[in-house]
Amino acid sequence: MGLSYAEENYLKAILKLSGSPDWIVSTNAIAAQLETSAASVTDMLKKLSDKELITYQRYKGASLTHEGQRTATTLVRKHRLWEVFLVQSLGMTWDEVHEIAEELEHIQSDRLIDRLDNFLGHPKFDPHGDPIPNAQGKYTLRAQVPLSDLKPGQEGVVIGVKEDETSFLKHLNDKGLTLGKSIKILTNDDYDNTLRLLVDDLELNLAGKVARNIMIKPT
Amino acid sequence: MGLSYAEENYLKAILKLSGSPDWIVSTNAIAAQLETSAASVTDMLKKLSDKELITYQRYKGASLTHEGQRTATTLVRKHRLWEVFLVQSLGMTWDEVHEIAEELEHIQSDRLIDRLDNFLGHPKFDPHGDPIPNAQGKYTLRAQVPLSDLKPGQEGVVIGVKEDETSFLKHLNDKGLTLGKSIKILTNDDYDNTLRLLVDDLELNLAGKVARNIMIKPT
DNA sequence: GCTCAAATTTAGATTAATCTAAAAATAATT
DNA sequence: AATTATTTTTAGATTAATCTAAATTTGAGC
Repeated sequence: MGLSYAEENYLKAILKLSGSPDWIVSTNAIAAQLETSAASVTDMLKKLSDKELITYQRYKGASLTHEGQRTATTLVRKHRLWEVFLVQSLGMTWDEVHEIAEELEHIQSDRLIDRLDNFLGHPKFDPHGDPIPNAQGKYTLRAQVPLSDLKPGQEGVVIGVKEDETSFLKHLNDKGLTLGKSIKILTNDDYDNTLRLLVDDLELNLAGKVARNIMIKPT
Repeated sequence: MGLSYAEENYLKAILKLSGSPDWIVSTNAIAAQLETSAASVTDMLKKLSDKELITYQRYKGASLTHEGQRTATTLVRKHRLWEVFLVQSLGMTWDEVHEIAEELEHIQSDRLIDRLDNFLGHPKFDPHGDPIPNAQGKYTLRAQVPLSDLKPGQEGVVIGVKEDETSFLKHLNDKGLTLGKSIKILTNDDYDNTLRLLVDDLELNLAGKVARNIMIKPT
């Protein structure tokens, strides 16, 4: 029952866009997510529906079936386990692993993933702070808030980002704002949408737009 | 300059069939190697020729250009490094890693391969005993002879196999004839094409056909 | 050197994934 | 509710990789 890369990518996109389990996702939303045309999405939705991986109604939208959800979650699991491997074992930086994991997640072998999981010590979170589903598709949610929500005086640790864009991650790296860094809020101004914080005893300015995409575990 | 999986597989096949560097490989030989039709091969040879990865003359055959050779050797390097990882780090058996490495070798990232190589300690040989090209495409040849060539009384170590078929490798595993095992020849009969040897103080019978595919480093 | 068999290439189709442009359905606005 | 705007689907093409069947070239044997 091997799926093509394209089919797998569509399933992942639908999972990502389904906030709650059986959210109905629109054709256009999927097209935007995958940077493709709405017409292509329609074609693929029909195919995935035939394979009973999604339920789909013309002009209405799509949602994952149980089987589709299982498949998509497995892909997320693979993606995040590979990211852990790339960072932890190979010493790559968290801003360069996403694209490689995007390819690695399509490698077909359940046994490989089980062994990789075992080798890595069954990690619960990936280098971006996102939870890794276990072999049964269950995962723990971590208490996390956007940096932008913190008040002056509050402290915490960087545990993830919401954006996957390489350029964004690189930007953070350059600022010294890497995973695991402890931070303390100095000011968080609602008016000019700007935030000052302390990282490694250095003062740093961030735009509200950026701060909204950085996830913090308060301490 | 990203090549498709298909293009990469053709280059690898041509490299495998080119005993010496600029051997000319026939269309049919490639078709047999890749289990595809001769017509498909012709189509692809034209394309690879356009990309200057092979030199190709209608009805005559193909051989790799420098660039094609470099690309194909890189693929072999990736394949073998991944096999080392799967066996050494993940504890998989040498008979199950080939197919997975066949997928992993197509992952695009030079940096990934360099880091993997580093992580594994720059291994010179893969679990089948085949040499791993370095980043410059050079590799050491190991002194090795087919088991079938050994004379009674000779001893050696299993360092590889010539066949990549999973079923064949599984067969050897079942017999206890795994990589690194020390063996000693008892008889090697030219008439009935049968060979008796000692592995772990156990006597074992092998057909000449099988023995010809097992590589030994004499001690 | 001719003939015939084998090897190789061409011709014409097929499948998967994609595109643009046009048509149809749904939703929003007055 | 009628009209307009947005979203989604259909229609028709395109590209990559493949196939089968027919045509062509090569070269081996007489």
